[in-house]
Amino acid sequence: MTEVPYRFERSADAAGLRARHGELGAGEETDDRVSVAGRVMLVRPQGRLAFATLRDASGEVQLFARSADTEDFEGFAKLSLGDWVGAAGRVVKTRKGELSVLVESWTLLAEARRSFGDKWKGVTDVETRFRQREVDLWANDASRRVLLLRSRLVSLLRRHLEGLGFLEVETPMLHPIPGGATARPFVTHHNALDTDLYLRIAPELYLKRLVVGGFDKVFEIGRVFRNEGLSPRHNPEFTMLELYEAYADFGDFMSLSETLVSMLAVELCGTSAITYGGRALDLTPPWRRATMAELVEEATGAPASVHTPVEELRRRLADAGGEVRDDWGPGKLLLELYEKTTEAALWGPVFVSEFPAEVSPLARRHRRDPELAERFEGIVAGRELVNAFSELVDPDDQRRRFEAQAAARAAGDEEAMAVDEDYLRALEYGLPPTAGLGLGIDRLVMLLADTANIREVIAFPTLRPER
RNA sequence: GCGCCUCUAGCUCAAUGGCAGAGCAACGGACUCUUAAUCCGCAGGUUGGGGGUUCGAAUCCCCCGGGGCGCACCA
Repeated sequence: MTEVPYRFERSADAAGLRARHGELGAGEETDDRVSVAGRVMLVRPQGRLAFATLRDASGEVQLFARSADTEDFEGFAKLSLGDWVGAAGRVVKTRKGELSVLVESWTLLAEARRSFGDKWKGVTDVETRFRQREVDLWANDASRRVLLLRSRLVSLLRRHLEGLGFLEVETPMLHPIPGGATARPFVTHHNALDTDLYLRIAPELYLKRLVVGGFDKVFEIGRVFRNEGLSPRHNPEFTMLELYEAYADFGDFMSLSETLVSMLAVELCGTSAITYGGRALDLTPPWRRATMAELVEEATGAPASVHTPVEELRRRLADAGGEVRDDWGPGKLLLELYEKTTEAALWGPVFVSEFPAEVSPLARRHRRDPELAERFEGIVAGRELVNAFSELVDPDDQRRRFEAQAAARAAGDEEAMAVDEDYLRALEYGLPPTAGLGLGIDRLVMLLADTANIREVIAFPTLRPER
């Protein structure tokens, strides 16, 4: 291993140099001495001259070496693609007009022992791209831009929510009872306590306990884990934003979510009228609001609701090619019918509201119809992006809902919830009227980065281990 | 979990039953304004792994493994 320095003092980066000296004329030289560092992307040795393209986190700048001016010119001309170097010299523009650092001294900062692939075609093998993200990021500018956009998005979200008076909090990832969503959990074991714990499938219940505790506007951005299949839209660990606001209801959160998403689109894409997958998508508020019943009627041509006779719902679901189970009530049947006939065709943005209470065990019953919940999903680009509701605050009703879930669980539904006594006790201390919202950060990034695969927006997506 | 497709040099790809190849990278050399520099030279392989059919297999068949897409499940 070649000995390399422990530190290197930089005075400029590529973007800074372009900002400062971009206007130089071809062949013009300055007395501005800078030191830069980065990875060598291309080398063009030419006798007693040599040019190298240096990339740092901010962009690219050319290194220009001359045997007359450059220390160890021969070594410089032999740099390999991928080597990291630090270089110092004056800023000039070559006769051909390329902004360059005319290298006086340089030092190898890391040797690239492995070559990074074809300098023109890069690395396109999907497996390499995701197993060796460091190679992908080096080779593919688009990959770097997507992760950059993700970082900026999360930062903007935090700033915006803090501006609205929300408090960022952290709640446990290890849960004694998986709750807050219906999904199969990952199980782990704590040795000292000799007890199984579950990686959280949602932070929801803990966040509402913080509201009970008096934090009236809270949010958490964090990883949740669901032990389910992988797909272009599903990774076993993904990032959720959940936020809760006391004294607000689900209508307030429709406004909040459309404002939030369109703000992010404007900040990150320059417009709220974006395209996704080649298809136009106008995120400008207000988004369409429609009930599940209305949308199912639109899609199927016949009215359907939680009050439609169960036999008719069963028949229509079966006709649509859906599975029908005997223990499903009208709410579950309507939801299945909606998912089978309606959801896939929605492009959005649209808020689908008035979910059946039967399939919304943590949502408050609708003020006009107790069979419905004050719950909506925000469908954007054909996918569920947001799920929100007026929170169920009544501990007795919550206990009954948990018990119905536990019964479904006992009947074999592995995703149904269990009775969470800690949460019920918290509700007994009093949860004020509260609105809650969950938003999939990965999907939001996919939307604004216009990527079709969730793996593009996760630095290290879950892969089967190599053997 | 099931179905279809796919895996050849470090990277990007050829070779469809008959001698495993090219470009780039790497390595050696020439070149004082290059931009995927150019030019000359050299080297690089258990064709994902194992088995089978065949005179002969990267190519056909079977098993295993990785990956992609679809379905199922879900956000």
